[in-house]
Amino acid sequence: MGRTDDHDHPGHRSASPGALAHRVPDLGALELLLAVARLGSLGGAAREVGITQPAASSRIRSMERQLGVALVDRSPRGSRLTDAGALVTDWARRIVEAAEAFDAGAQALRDRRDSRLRVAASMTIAEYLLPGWLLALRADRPDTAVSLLAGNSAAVAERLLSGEADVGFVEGLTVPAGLDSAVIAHDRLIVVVAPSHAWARRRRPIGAEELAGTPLILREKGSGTRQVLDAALGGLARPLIELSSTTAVKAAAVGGAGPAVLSELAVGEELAMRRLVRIPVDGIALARDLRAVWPTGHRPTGPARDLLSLTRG
Amino acid sequence: MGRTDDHDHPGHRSASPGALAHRVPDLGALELLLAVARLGSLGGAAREVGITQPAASSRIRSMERQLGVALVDRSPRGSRLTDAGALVTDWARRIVEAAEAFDAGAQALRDRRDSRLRVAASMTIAEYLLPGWLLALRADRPDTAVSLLAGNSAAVAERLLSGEADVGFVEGLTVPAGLDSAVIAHDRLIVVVAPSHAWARRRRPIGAEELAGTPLILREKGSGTRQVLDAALGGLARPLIELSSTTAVKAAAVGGAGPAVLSELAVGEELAMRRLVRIPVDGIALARDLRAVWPTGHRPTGPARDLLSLTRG
DNA sequence: CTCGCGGCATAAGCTGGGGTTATGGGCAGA
DNA sequence: TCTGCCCATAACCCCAGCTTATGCCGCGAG
Repeated sequence: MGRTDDHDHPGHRSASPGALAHRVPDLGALELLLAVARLGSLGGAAREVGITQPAASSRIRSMERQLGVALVDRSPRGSRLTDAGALVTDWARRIVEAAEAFDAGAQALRDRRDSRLRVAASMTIAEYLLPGWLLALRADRPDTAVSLLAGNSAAVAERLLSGEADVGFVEGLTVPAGLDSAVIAHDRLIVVVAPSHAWARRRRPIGAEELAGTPLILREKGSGTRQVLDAALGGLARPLIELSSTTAVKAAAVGGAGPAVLSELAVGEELAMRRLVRIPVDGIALARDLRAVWPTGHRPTGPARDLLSLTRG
Repeated sequence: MGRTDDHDHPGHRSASPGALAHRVPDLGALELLLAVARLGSLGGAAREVGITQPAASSRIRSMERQLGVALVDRSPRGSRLTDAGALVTDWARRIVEAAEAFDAGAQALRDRRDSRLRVAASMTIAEYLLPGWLLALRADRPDTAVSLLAGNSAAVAERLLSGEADVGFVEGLTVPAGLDSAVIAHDRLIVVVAPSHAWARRRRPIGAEELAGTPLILREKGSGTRQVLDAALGGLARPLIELSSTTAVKAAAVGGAGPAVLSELAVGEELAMRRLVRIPVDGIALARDLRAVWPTGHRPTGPARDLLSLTRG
């Protein structure tokens, strides 16, 4: 209940009810702002994003009104960013970058049929790595249409063997039968804690037994990362809580609930920001290879090879 | 209508003309999608974001049309995400997170006057760290209004000493006179190369002389990171190119132009994705402390103390 | 068996943000 | 002084997205 008067529920909702979209300019406006920053002119930016100068002018102005901050200094000779504008632009860039990754991924998800490069990938890789690769591929070979299918190792193998995919990516301890592979990266599981946790201040690495004896924030049994951890510890991992998404585990760890075990890929940013601290672990192998795979003998060619050369460098 | 000729410019524009906003759903739609994922129901999600059920239904449907992918499986008993939908949702979450950081920052930029906590911070900190802190603070103390002023160390000191700011953050080798400080984090400058670069495969760390002798991608002389590097090398850094923004340096490095020197904060994600590889450096100190500062004797209290406890943990 | 309820879809109508053309005014350099 | 680049304002238009009003479906309770 409690609807029908959803006029504004004054503040019993903790923080931002979810009106995020009303407080953050939309992508078009942010792109425009980046263009203004780069070109130093509203009109020029307008041309670049394909609208007219008055539209750009109005758009920027309404963005300033929305944020309550002057973003650009107009002059008859051009427009430069305010100090605050520069900061806002930097923040905006991160949104736009995330949107570009989204776009690259979504486009691959859509194409399906007539694409020149069909990729099958495991979830972790599809989630964290592929969008970046696709962006890089698009930069090199602008008109390579890519299609993406995400699934577990078995599904990837099946697609490859049935000829429905040109190249696959799996993370796992073993390579499915019938496939050749090349290691393209290493995904380490790492132990992280909030900076407030006692472990953040310890200097010596954690040993395997101590890790096995400590209740941890973990993904649910059966998940890929959990399997690797259990294997490394000999099935001994002791859950403090089990959560069903990487995001939830991250949130719990950041909140200080305890030590968590996560893929390094998932926490790059949190580590850089020191919202999480990595705890070295001694004596057990928490690394798993990320591999490109293809049907035995059918070494990737053409677009697939281009993609691989990006991932390996 | 004004379509003049926006009929579709058949592909002579290299890659993405910039119509990003037309290919990526807007923030409202993405928030709605996250709510659907969390609640398992269109109507429930609608309630959560404060719209009616038909609106949510239509919004999701049009998003599916836009992306060309089915995102949710509807049933008379609720809605669950498709496999593709789960992937899209993960990608969407990153956009929304960036937007939340933007919002937190922008809000602080606006408040100015009547805020209970006035922060002055250097650019690097304001850009990379503060939004995260503000989000955390908002989670803990939902109704603390924060205002932010970004500037160099001198400006931060001035604001503090004139009583216009309650707490400041600076990155630098020295603490401005009249201020007490506490180290809250360490910003390391790191050397990175694209994975394709020869250095990516070397095993031994780089020595100071070799680094000084190699042309590097650098920020322009006078920038904070450049100062630290020059100091560490004794003014010897040899530029391959000088660029005026961290982003440009990153882009050049990712593109393989050569080794770059960057703040660790700026490249967390790129490192995790292996778009850049970190090269260990031997024998020189590229670390600089990030410090919280306040007027001598006026140890932060109230909201300022809350913020500090977040940054130190 | 039949309500009642939660969940989704479709239909019709309204509104406002964002776009367009048209026009005007300032500042610089030829 | 004229010409070019820049920005602002005004008047108009359109569609995306919202709302209210219904209808259909499946399930569990009475």
